[in-house]
Amino acid sequence: MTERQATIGSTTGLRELKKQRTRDALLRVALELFTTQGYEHTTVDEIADAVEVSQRTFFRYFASKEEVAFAVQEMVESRFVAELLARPPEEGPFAAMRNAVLGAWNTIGEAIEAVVPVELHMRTYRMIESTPALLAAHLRRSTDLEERIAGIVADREDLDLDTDPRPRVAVAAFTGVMRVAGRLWGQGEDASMESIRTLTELYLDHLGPALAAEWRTPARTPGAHTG
Amino acid sequence: MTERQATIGSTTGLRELKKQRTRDALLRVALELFTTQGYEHTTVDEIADAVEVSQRTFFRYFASKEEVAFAVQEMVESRFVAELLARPPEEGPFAAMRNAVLGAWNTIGEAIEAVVPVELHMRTYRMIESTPALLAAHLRRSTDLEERIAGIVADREDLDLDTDPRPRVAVAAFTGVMRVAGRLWGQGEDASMESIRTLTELYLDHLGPALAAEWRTPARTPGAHTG
DNA sequence: AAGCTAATGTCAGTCACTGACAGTTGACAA
DNA sequence: TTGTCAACTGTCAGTGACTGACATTAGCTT
Repeated sequence: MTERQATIGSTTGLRELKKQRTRDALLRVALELFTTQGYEHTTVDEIADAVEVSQRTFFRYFASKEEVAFAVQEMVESRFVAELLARPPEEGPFAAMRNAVLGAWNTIGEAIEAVVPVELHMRTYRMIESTPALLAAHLRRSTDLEERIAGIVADREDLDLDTDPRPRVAVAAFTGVMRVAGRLWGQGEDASMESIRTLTELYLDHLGPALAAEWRTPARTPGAHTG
Repeated sequence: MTERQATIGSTTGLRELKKQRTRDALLRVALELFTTQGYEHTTVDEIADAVEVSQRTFFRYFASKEEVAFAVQEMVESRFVAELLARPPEEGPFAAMRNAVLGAWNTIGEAIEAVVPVELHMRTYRMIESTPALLAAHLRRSTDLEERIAGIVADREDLDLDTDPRPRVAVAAFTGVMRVAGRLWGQGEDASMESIRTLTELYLDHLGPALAAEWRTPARTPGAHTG
């Protein structure tokens, strides 16, 4: 056990390169098959066969058939979380979240394109929303992410998530807007990263003013409004 | 194919009675096993064996293992929808929803108890929230129900669901409150129907004022507030 | 080149779920 | 009562997702 690099993947060996290739191939083929034949009408064997690996190998890369469908989402989300953690503490929670998404969109484009065409990702997005099993998974993942973001926001503002409802409320509003923007992007024609960025910005700007008010002060009693 | 009664189940024959018994037994046993051993550690065979029917028969009563877990929820929800449809049109959307739940809680108690002990239903509720696969299903079901309610509300108020966001917003707020009440009930000690009714009422009364304002008037432009 | 080990393949097995077909049993009429 | 029909149920075989165990292959290291 010699020295290892801590950064994401790749110790630059041939091994890691092949692994990357296999994973990418599985992902691309899976999404392609899902979006053309439908998720339920695509078997894991089909995917594995197309990439010429065993089914067992597929499950070594992805814990489940479901997980492949969300692989790109996962990339985007973790990028967002990283950006959020990096925002300067002076920023209010809403500004931080807003800048984190926009920052994420700036850099994630190439990362996605390196793995799958953005257009394929958009088709995948549509498929997720129209496949009950995947929609369920999507909703669960969303609440998980919300909880994670709420925790980060609470940390930033030094609030207690258990007693102060404001982090969760703000995050819920924020992710709600994000979901609307995402859905609109999926329904639209423009598959570019530009368009999703623009949409996000537009929608978030509608929400901002309502949340800008007094933070870092004790919560009001229930029923009192801050807007 | 002779004359049939259109009402729920039971043509009072021995046949229907046996069917009811089998279904109830499967449901009760399933929930009991789920809540004691955990959902994933319970196989359909176990359930079927305990009731002394074949696995195939289980699947004739319930489309999936998942469906059993939500059988009681299903009862409550359809009861709520029925009550909502029966509310007089003079009531505003919020009042109608509120009265529908409270009305539903008044009558659903016995219906539940006739099938499973309320206490078992409460344990089931907790289990659903703590089992990822079931939580996902729960969220999806919730959004389905929300959509259904939004449609009813839009109808009542003669609004277009596609262009007017208010029905969905109101329903989202309403179901959000309901979810909080439900979760609290699940976490609490008191497994009675009384307590869920009281909780519901308490929480809804906090929300009411904010939604009481001018309905049946054209929607404002985005950004304008009504509170 | 030899040895270590990560990556992969193979195989057997579990579990959810389904279609097909056969046996059983209430319901209803003669 | 008895016979017939239709509804229930059981059995069986098969598919597909997923897992553990073990053998095999192929980079990496010295």
